[in-house]
Amino acid sequence: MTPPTPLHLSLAGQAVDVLREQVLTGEIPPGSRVNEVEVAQKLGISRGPLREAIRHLASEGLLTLVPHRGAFVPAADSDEVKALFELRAALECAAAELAASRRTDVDLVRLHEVCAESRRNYKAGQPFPYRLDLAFHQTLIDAARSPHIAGQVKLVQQRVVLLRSALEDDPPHQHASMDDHDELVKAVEDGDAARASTVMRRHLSRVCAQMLTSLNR
Amino acid sequence: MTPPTPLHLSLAGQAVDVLREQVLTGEIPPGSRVNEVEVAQKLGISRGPLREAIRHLASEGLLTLVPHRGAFVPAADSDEVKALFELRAALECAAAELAASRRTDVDLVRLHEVCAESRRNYKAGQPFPYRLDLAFHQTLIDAARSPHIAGQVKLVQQRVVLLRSALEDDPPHQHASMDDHDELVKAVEDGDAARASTVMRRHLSRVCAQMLTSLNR
DNA sequence: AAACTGCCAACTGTCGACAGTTGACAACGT
DNA sequence: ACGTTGTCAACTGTCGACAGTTGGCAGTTT
Repeated sequence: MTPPTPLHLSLAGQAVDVLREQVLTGEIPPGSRVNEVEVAQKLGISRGPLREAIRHLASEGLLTLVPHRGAFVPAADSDEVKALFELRAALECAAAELAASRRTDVDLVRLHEVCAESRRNYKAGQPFPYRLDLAFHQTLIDAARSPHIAGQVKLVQQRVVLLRSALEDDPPHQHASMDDHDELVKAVEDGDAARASTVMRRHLSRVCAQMLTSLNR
Repeated sequence: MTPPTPLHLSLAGQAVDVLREQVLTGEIPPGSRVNEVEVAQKLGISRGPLREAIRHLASEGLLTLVPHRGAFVPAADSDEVKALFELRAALECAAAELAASRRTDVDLVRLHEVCAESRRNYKAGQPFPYRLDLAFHQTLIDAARSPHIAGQVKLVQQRVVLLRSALEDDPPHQHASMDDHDELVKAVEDGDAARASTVMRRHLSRVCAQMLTSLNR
């Protein structure tokens, strides 16, 4: 009962999902190499579809290709983090502006809900899960209703997750982030595009700084 | 004298260059389909490398993949243009801001040179070649010294070129564009990030509007 | 002992062939 | 005449095998 199974998703597509997961969770650690024959056997597919999956992930920035040498998981680097956050700021500030002028009531409900859940979680003594941070930004970006910007932001956030994979969080930073989120929602609710952009920029530069200090240790 | 030639660029890499050129110049017209066996034979390579090239161009947005149906050159669409320019504005406004604070004297010389060449060309009765417009934006982006933003901008501009491929230019719009460019250079020269961003936004919304009117005809 | 040279295994790049799916055309039934 | 169903060619998805390149290791030389 294992037909070539192109029934709903190609083997290459499945391989992309599995590999992405393994790279983002650190199961394949940064700096390590991806052996085509080895991984292909482990996934039970041939090298063709796997190569396509590898190239696809490389185009997303989750793998780095070296001719005749293979694919590597890019390692965290200080300059890389800065450059990445410049791109992220450009995209998310624009998204925040658009969200402020296009958000619907449903968007606001969703944003408030995510913030509320974060607070509940925090007061319960739990650490602020990165999952909720991601959910907040995703919700905000969807409220901007700009498919191309949304797509790019998701790719960048993925790369941030990759760099984050071996980083710990400290509570004060988490608290500051939640405050930023609340302030962002307020600006979006008021339709204040300029303020939304400003707050987002401050928020991201704070997060970036935290990642940098957490990296040099 | 035709070894597999991985000497300097893989077959897939060469195929990417050739295909990109053919798509951007309209040699492969929008809406048309890319037949793998046909193109592979025409390029004298097998389907493997060609598939990689196709997937790569698809990741750049120059081709659209449909499962079990093949790759298509995306056709120009009004909503697509708007969404694309929202992304472009987000990126290039940020780049303009960064350029205003990071530009070197060499950057300024280059920018002035491109503007001057545009003026000369225009006064000589020649139409404002899109080549010079692209050169200006590229120069400005390089002055921002943000590799990730630069990379994304180049991809977006490529897609704009694709949509532009079947569009004509009108002189008044060309004149306005050159004025915008001059104003941008001035703002960057003064290190006025806010103004650079504002001018860029106005410039891009003008170009976008021109493309939209030129499209509905 | 250190450096250089030649060989070798491992892996990527490429190819040709097979299997499965899709859209279209033709034949059939209503 | 129109809609339905069965068949078929064309094309994509996938596989296994071969060729070329790379980095490392052993052997040799100074």
